[in-house]
Amino acid sequence: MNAVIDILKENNLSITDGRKQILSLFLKTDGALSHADIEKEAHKKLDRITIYRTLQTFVNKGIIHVIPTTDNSILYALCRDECSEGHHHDKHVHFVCNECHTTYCLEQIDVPQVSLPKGFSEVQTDVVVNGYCAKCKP
Amino acid sequence: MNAVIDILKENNLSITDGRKQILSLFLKTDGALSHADIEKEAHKKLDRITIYRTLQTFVNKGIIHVIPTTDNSILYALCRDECSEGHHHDKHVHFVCNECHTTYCLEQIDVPQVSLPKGFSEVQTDVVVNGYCAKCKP
DNA sequence: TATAGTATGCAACTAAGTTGCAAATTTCAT
DNA sequence: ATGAAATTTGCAACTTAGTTGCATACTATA
Repeated sequence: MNAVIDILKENNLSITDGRKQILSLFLKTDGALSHADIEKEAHKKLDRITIYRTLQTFVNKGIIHVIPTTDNSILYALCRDECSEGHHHDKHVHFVCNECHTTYCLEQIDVPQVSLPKGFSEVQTDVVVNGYCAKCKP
Repeated sequence: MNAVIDILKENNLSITDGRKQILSLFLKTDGALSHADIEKEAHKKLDRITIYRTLQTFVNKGIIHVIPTTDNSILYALCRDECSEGHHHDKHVHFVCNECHTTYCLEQIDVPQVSLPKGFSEVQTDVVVNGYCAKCKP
């Protein structure tokens, strides 16, 4: 729980109940979380608007990042060290299971360099793999 | 325009005005299209519900595919040859410009193989690169 | 501990997407 | 070419997601 407070302090955020709850949810969750997940799992009920704003704040500060998905949902996951306010220079690999829909952040896997056409410059590369996770292997 | 009709026929879809309009939009557009783009650009006005259903049909048939994005938008782009009904085995590279927000399908660029943890199997890999396109190079 | 600055929660609103159903269009067999 | 069957469309009404303004409550700091 101290980790939560440390992270908030490092980012010049005031320590509020909602932020503590949401951030600790991320810390104890391996995969990614949607807005709906957070709304469900936050035990001291949080207003959904507070959740929207808190997630937005965390994204701006580089504490969490948004994962692109092919369905309409927005998923959030903790950023690792290299993220800083306003910019995400990580190269993330995310795995979404087609069966159980759990999303895994595979931070340990290298994202291969993509060579772009002339004149194009890269800021961030996201890799989203769809398939079946170990639990749902068909 | 014959290409449009051929594609519809190949996929056992009846030839309707809306489908022709939407499909020819995709054929003459290099990048990806959102639902809103289509609603704007379809000259003979189409009901937004028809657009939803047509896009859904095209995705099911493997004519177009969904591109994952980090903002909340859903983007669609034409599929290349290997797509078939219900399954997309392509490995797509998509480039989204942070400035003009145009989305390019970089079909000519190879998607590197991602090695997954034990027990995980891959069905589709999407690569989304954010950055600046040739026109907006900073 | 008082106060200035933030964050929260409510209400009301906008936007996005879905479903059921009747009318219109397309297909296909004659 | 024509009529019946099947499919698609458009409307209405609904659900869900996300945003904004503002008064209240909370947090940080002197």
